[in-house]
Amino acid sequence: MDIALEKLQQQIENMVQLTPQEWAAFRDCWKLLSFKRQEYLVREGQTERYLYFVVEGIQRLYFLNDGNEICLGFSFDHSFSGVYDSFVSQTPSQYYLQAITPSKLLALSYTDLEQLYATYPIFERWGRLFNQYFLLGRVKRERDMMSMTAEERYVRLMTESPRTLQLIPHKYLASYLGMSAETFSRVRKRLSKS
Amino acid sequence: MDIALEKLQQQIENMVQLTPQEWAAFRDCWKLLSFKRQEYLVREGQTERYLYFVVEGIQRLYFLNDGNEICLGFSFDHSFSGVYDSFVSQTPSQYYLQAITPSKLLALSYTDLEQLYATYPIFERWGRLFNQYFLLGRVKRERDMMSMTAEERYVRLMTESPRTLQLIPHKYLASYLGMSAETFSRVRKRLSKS
DNA sequence: GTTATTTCTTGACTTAGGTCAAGAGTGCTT
DNA sequence: AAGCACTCTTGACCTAAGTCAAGAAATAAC
Repeated sequence: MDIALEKLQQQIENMVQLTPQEWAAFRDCWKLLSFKRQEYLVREGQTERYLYFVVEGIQRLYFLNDGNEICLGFSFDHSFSGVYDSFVSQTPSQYYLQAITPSKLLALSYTDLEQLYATYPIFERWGRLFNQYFLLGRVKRERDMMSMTAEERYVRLMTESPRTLQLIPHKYLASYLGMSAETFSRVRKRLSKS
Repeated sequence: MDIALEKLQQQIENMVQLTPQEWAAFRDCWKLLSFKRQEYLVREGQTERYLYFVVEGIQRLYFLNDGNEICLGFSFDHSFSGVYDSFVSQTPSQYYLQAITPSKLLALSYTDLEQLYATYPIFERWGRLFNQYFLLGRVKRERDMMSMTAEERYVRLMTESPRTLQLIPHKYLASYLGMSAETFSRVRKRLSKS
């Protein structure tokens, strides 16, 4: 967990320069939570209370559409996690956030973050840049989903994030890439032959 | 244009409370730009210099994919506009922003906005909330695009934003909704009969 | 107001990807 | 280590939506 805190500090200071006091205040807001395999961090209808930073384990974000699960993303390692739209708007989540493997995550509550914003202006800047970073990712994904075929999206994932391909069960990846599990399997077969 | 400035002020103060001095500093950064029909505000490869607030006219944001134009959004009236990802990251745009009709827009340059951020902390908060607002819109759209059929997306646009349906040429709307112009036409026909 | 250009519609045909169903691996569990 | 439950693969078939092409309707330009 000390390593995780270091990684967290790196990520923050990548965006803003904190004084030791500011960092201490920030660090002290995070608490460690543990989840079992298959356990839910947030269910549909619940309001997300935390922003997470993954210490260990893998999580997936998905929603239900006519009984089908559609994945929107995955988190692991030293990345942020959470149902972020529910978190920032403090409205009920339309998504499920589930631990795929046993997980430990650092968690920052909404009220603590509001407190940081109110106390140290530097965190407003961090929040702006964090939202911006998040936004750029979504814009990129939107473009990919609107312009690429299923096979092209698979190839992109394979080249840009081979780690995800390796860590995440295929049935989840398929829906993340906007295709059925069968199509996912066929795409892989087609590519392995050529 | 005075009305536009009032609308701009309303939008800002919807998110943060400004002192008269802060508002004056903010207001003075915006300049009025005019564009003819079909004129480009930004082309692919250019870096977006401004965040815009539409005074009048209609604009569309699109990109080219194998020679096909795919629309990502439209702006009109008193909404914000711009190639926002290029603007915030100050990297070359992958998108075109074009005036569909003759347009007048208030424009805030990147350097002026940076100056505001540096001078008045309140604008960091505004920037955070602005990015957040933007992000929530993209997350919603991503969900819609991944879970709805072409017809369902059309119905959603019709009910949530009839104004867009009325103002924007169908061929642009079709690509915005992720379908061909022909499918768009057929969906409308099908719905008009039932 | 009359051309000239776009935009929109419609029909015929194609295709990427989905669905259903049945087997083959894989790996938890006791 | 045997059994059970997932996950992945494969085949057969289906369907939503795309493409191509040709008119009709609407706008823009002169």
